[in-house]
Amino acid sequence: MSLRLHNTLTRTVEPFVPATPPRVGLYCCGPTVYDFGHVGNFRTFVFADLVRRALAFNGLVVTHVMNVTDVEDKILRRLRETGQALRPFTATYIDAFLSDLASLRCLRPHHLPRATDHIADMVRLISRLMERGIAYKAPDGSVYFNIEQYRRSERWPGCACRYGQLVHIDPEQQRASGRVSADEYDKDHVADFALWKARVPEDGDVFWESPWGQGRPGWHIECSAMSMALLGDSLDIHLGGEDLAFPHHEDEIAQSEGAGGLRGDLHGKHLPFVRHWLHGAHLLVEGRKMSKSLGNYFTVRDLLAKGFDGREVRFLLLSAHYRETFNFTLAGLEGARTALARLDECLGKLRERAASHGGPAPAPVHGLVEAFQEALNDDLNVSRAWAVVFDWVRDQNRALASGAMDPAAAAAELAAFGAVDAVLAVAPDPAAGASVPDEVMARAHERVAAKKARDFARADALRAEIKALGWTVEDTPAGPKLKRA
RNA sequence: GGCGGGGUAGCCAAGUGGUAAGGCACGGCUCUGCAAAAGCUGCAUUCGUCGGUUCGAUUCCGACCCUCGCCUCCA
Repeated sequence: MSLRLHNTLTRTVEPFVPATPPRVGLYCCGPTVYDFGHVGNFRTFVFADLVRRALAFNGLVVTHVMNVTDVEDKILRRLRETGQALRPFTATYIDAFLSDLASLRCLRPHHLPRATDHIADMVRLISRLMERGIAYKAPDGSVYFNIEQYRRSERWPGCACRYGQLVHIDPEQQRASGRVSADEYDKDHVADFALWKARVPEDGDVFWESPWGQGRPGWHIECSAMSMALLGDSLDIHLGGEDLAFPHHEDEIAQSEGAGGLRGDLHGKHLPFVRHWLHGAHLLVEGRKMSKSLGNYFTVRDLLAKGFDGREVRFLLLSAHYRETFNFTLAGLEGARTALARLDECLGKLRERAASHGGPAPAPVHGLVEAFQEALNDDLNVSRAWAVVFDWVRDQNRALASGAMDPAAAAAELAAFGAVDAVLAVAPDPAAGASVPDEVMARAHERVAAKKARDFARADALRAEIKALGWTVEDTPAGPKLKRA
């Protein structure tokens, strides 16, 4: 079965076919770097990583782009509060973000463009919109996108000129939200959004020159400019959190298709800005919407500080389908630990059994890989994929226990798991637990001797000492095994 | 008010017009000097409520209840 993915544009699960196979351009809305990312943010980034790995698993060659928003209201506010300069401030959080991403075993995107490195691209895009008469400079000096004009525009290649493609919105039906009052703005219509924000005193020295005066780019224009600069005018896949569908992504479509072929390479085809939109659902933490006041607000580093491993967090985040709200809990994280330990145990036994296999690397066994792929390709049904993996674990354990597993078979099963783990990325780190401290090892040896002498009191005392050193002993038929507690 | 998700065992969570995956927790067993760990194994006559369609519905349709999200810069 080939890969099928839900498309927000059509609201159906449809086959995913790149414009120019096997190459795939994947764009993902990245972080705004003013703070450490929380588990909710990282659910989306792990989801993006899953999409990327699933594409690669299906033989596609992915170019993964994730933007970094490093100029924005909240950032400017933090600069004012802390007196720091933009670059050093954002660099801190970009580093933290990359480190968190790595701890969750997410592959690093091939490109991580920063907004402040692409101001020229944004200015060019806005100029194009001005030329086409679908953007205007307001009395406050800012430039806005004119949604009414856009909807009335002549169609040009690649432009549906339709506002409300992702969320079915009838502009006439919208009531003014309490958050925004129309008369605070100089724009013609409340729905019009800023492309370029005129410099105001609070911005300090954060501003750029533009044909419309000093200022900074609006948020939406960032993704349009950077995605097209790196991936061309029509992207295969664009993804982000569900909250971004409107207005952020809707505005991106309007700007990008409105600018229509910024670089003139639409190949004469009427390609949309994005062919496949993917949106990940949010998560709840301990059954509630995450909030600092409820005490259920966790950054990735908070979880690591509680002693959880990045792969445990990854496992939990990947345990539910991406379009479902997921309830992330600490108990779930404990469960993830137990489940992974069982997987680790099975893999460890397979490795032991495979160790004496000397021949050429065996081909992966197909049962696991094919069943896994079928689940994965069904709109990334990870829950089903895990069921496949754990069924496999039980089967391996049975075969191992009954002695029906020969070294070549074990090696082949391990190869199969390796293929699957190229997507899941939860296999134990081979380096972890490799070196047992001498003091622990010495006590383990002494305990073996004590047991042999049937001095069980001494043996139990040694076990307690080993435990105090942070290790546990397990007696197996092949002798004692040491594990980190 | 508009738009859109959900309600499946103690918890998390798949799924199908034909009689409920998987994980965690829990019980039993094996192993063990005892443990621990591990393994095996058991664990929803039932899928929010009430109607309807059907030989048959958790799955389709309708109504209702509950819950969550978005509605202009929140992943």
